[in-house]
Amino acid sequence: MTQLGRGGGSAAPRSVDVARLAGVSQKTVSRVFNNEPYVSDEVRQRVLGAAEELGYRLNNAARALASGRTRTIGVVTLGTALYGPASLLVGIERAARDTGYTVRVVNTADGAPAGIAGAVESLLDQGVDGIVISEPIDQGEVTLRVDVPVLVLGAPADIAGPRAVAAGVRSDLLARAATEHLLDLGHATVHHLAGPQRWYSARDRLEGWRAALTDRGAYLPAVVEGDWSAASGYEVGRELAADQDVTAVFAANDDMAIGLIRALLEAGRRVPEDVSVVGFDDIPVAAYVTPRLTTVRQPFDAVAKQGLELLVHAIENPDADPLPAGDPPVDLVVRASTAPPPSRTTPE
Amino acid sequence: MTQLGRGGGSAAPRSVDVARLAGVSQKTVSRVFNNEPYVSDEVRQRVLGAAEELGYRLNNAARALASGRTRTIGVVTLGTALYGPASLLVGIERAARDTGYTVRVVNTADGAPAGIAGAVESLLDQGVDGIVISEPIDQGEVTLRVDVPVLVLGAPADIAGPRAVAAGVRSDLLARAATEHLLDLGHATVHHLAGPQRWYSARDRLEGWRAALTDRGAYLPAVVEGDWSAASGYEVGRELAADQDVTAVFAANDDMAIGLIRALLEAGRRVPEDVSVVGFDDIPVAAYVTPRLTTVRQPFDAVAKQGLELLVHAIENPDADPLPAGDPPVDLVVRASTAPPPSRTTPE
DNA sequence: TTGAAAGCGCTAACAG
DNA sequence: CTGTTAGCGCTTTCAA
Repeated sequence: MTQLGRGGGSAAPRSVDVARLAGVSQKTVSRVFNNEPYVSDEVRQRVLGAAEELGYRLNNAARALASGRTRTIGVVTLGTALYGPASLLVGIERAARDTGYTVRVVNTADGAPAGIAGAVESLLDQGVDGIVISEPIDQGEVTLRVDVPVLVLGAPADIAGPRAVAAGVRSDLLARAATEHLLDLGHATVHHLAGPQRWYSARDRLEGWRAALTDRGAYLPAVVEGDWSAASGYEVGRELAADQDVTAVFAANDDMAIGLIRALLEAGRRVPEDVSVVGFDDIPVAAYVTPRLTTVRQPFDAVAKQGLELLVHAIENPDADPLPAGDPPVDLVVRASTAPPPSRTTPE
Repeated sequence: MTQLGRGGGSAAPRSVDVARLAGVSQKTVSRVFNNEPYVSDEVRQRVLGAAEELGYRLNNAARALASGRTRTIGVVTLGTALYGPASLLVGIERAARDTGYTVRVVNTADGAPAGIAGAVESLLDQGVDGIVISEPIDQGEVTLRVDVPVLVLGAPADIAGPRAVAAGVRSDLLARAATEHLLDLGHATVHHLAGPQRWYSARDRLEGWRAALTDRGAYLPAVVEGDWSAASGYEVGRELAADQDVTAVFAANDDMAIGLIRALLEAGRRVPEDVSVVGFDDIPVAAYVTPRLTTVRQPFDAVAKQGLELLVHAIENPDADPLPAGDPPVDLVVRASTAPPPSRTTPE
């Protein structure tokens, strides 16, 4: 008498089964599972009980098909274990979950526009209600044909066409604070070990550094550029190490700062006695390397949380204007890699 | 002439629209988009052209509903930016994409069984064809009610019930290599700064260390335990630093090793002249901290790739036996944090 | 407060 | 090689 579905084995209970067992209509089951009003408590309990008994689980594919919504957010991020992107991803997932969304992830090899476009396409193919692009390279901008809201983290929103919102990391503010810390210590100027300038966030940091220097009327040294890795910080840092005029360096991230410090030490220049170094991010080991690294902490969680609020708002209120993004707090962590410049360490 | 769907605004073309334009049946469109055989090249081109012209995009919710498959893999991972889990996640996503799957991610606060169970439930709710559990805490095992294959990375498969496969990180082999390196250098024994023992992968490393010591008949010192963080390595490392008998330490990850080294230096013990330290992971900054860290590299990409092969095999061949997992290569990276013990540095 | 009917856009099975 | 016919399990009208 067992009437199996034509599929054969699968016996996953559906909402009609629950309805039958609870003695209500299928629509009522749907109401209960969507927390819709106008269901008496008694009926609600009956339905929940029946669902429990059958081990019922709502079929999301069917729901998405019928409703046109997936309650899924797609995230495009860098395919690396770099602390920044990884932290943002964690923050995004948490924030999404808190607002009732789940997260689909696609990595790009290098954050370049073509790869991002491909990743976005694949997300759109899968079906997502919104997209987060985390820390993209924004040069050679591709305008994406997207019909869902897009949140760009770490770049201006205009990279991604209409319905785009941006959450401010405001790296420039943090970079400025880092630079000013060095200036306040008495350094005549501050050199900058920059991130790859194809990245908006790298340019943003550079801008903050430049602004701090300009405001104080300090000399603006040539910029050297790494690729975020400690290895590049080391390579590029050798130039800096060879230049005896360098007494203070602001590195665009902690990894490069660590590589730079190694280059300095190997060149016989002490940190911070001869050269001060400030990093960027406050990676977990920053407090324990030698010397303990002064750095600015990026508020990844706050940024992710706020960004997701904007995105979800845009998803759920298609016509409303995007919410304005607030400025995140500046958190300079002073440790042992910064000190006054050598000339001032021995006052007469 | 514009015939809008009754939805109002949404005008997303469906496969029937493509079919109409191409002058074929809707099923043929379906065939083309599924790369099924038995479609003439001419028709295929016509369909593709029509799809392109309309900007057609296959609706995955409908596909999933009709086929019962999502081509999505759910990943449960730790909600941290720790290098290990983050690297695995990247590797998993890449491997999944290479095999035509996409990835849904849920983070757990701490990898504890209850959180994992919840994450798995939510993945199952969303609909996934398979699940990857990355680096779980496996104590107080929960057996999950799962009807899809589960891949457990960094723990034995039996944590997750039936249809579970495991990919071997074989931390024990790597831990053994790290320990033997120290022994080979002439250290009488090697201390171990372990990871939290609720983690299988931490216990696995401990086993490898213990086995190496036992095989050589070396004295087995008491184990100290951190929580993977550099901060804990520092805290716990102070005990080790105070003990003059300690000449060699194997730390269960690089972050703890870095914290430990700081504790040693602050206690006036030089690394590696007085104490040798080996880490685990080969995080990107390991080569640049002071002293440059000797460590064993974890083959995250290889593990993820192999694990996903097993998982996809299990998904697509429900009845076949799980493939056996091979042993990953051991890659010891000797740098500057290890040296012979003090007594031997000045041979008479 | 509840129910009935009608699809959402696709794939599966079976014909041709 | 191509088409026809049924659903997949929900949500959405609309009616009661």
